[in-house]
Amino acid sequence: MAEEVRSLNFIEHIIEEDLRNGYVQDNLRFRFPPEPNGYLHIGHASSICLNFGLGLRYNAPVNLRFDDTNPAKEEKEYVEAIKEDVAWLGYEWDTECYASDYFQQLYDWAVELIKQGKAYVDSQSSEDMAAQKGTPTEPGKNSPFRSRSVEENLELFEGMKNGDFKEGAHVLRAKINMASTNMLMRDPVMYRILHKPHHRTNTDWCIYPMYDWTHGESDYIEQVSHSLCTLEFLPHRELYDWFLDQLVSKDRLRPKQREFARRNLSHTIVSKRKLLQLVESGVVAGWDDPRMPTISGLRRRGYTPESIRNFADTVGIAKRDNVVDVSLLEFHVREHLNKISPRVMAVLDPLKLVITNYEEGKKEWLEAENNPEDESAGYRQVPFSRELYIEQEDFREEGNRKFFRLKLGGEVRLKNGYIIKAESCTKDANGNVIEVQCTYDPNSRSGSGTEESLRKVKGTLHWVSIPHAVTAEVRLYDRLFTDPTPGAHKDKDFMEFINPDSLEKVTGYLEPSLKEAQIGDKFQFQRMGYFNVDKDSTNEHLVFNRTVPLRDTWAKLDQKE
RNA sequence: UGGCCUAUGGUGUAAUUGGCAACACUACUGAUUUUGGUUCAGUCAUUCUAGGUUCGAGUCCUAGUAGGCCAACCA
Repeated sequence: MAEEVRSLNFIEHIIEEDLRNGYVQDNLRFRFPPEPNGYLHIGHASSICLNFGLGLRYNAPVNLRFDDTNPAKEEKEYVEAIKEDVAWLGYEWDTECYASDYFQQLYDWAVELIKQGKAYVDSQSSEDMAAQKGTPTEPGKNSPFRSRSVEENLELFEGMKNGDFKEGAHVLRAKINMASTNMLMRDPVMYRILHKPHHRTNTDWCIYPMYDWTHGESDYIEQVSHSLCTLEFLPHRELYDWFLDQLVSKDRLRPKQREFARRNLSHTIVSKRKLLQLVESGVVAGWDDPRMPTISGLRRRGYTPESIRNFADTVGIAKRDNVVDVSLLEFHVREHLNKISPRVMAVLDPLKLVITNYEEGKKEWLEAENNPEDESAGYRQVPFSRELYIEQEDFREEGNRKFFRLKLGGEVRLKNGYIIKAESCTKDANGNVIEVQCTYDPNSRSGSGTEESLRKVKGTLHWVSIPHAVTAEVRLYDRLFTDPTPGAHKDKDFMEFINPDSLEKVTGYLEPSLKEAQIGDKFQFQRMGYFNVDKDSTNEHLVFNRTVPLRDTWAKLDQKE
């Protein structure tokens, strides 16, 4: 198959240009740098696919680096979850790195900066420092401690390191320019005192480096060539470069930071704070609730790594604000699941159907194709009997020409089985149909080769034999938010847009082949959608999640009428 | 009232760097179909506005407009 010609995104253009200008391809190296303070979500997936995709494209190593400089918010649990998610997406990192591994080196470099007069210890309160910082339209003022002697700075900084001071007493600041139009250049804090144990270095340190003093230097230590981050870090680039200017040696590679726009998905939110709020308020059952946009939630929902990677690829990367419609994600999961999912029959809203001319107590096994998209998937046997369940919405006493399903006096084929004709129906006191009586054509069995079996009827219904049916809890999910951009309203809280019907639990009646289904197994319930076995499932109590419904052109048509 | 970034169908990206605005999704037609699924064929654009340079502008220039980011001892 011919390689599809794919156009380059702007990051790839930058790399190609570097290569044309003499950059050695072997020196290319990337990294994915999550802070281990929460679970990865679909937005991270884009970044993961970008960095690891570049690694694959240029045959370059990609590090997984934990940006663990804030022990107040970070935990080992998140490190493990992140590793699991990246691996599940199908990527292999070259080296597992931690910013905390560089604490000593960072400290030594900071001492060097102090000696060069480029950093100083400030002993003001954070409020005073904030007041002196100025605003985007007004320049800041120099700190009274800005001209401390090198000796005093050295002594104080060492004291900070040794734990001689309490939190907030001092910080180390870079001496740059309090009048810069870039607020980040107004003597940014490099270190703060934090008497908190770190999940890796424990109590070895009581000063911790800030993001800006850590990130570029970590890139430099790891010799990352292109450090890619989201657009809100663009103003940090000037500082990233300033720090690098102070310590890069000529014989080593100098990393460059480039920024891309984060991907936003419609009908969801990805802010860690808001995600946490959903979990803590009990709106969802946890970080891996199948309605969550987390990688673990999508995995549990039944999404495949392939579908998420294809989604990220299709969306691409650029520099403008965006909201990708969730229907594109759904397209990709359907596209993949369509190829790999075995077809089965399951009735989720049962209506009893009795075939009056079918012998009572008789049972026969019908042959059913497992996947029309994949011949190698083979066939299975499905039991058929006199009493079946069909879907409630597949029967109407009367229906117009466009209603291809079962109506009184009308014919329909039972998938893999016989052509039946609805003769009558029984109703309860409220007028609801509770049973349909029909007759079948014994010569019309699917695959029997008879003239009757080849007869065309407009509709085909899925069904399940009542005496053989296996019951299961089936969880039907809908989008969590009713608004396309729940987090983007200035006057309204995103919690106001919670969809009250995002989860519906029903009892499903499944063909007996599903009895042995294992956690994670994926199926297409024919005419209904794609489902997988949830981790709550047991042998006694099967639980299925609906990953995504099938496209339903009839529902749209029917709604219009 | 500062600095920086961005603007291409309903959505997301492309456009060999100045040469026929392309791809995918969505929506809508129609064909095929023992899943109203899949598959196949088709339809849907004054490239934010106004000027300018040029044989030729989505791309370059000027001026607007709109949106975003920046004042944490978070990342």
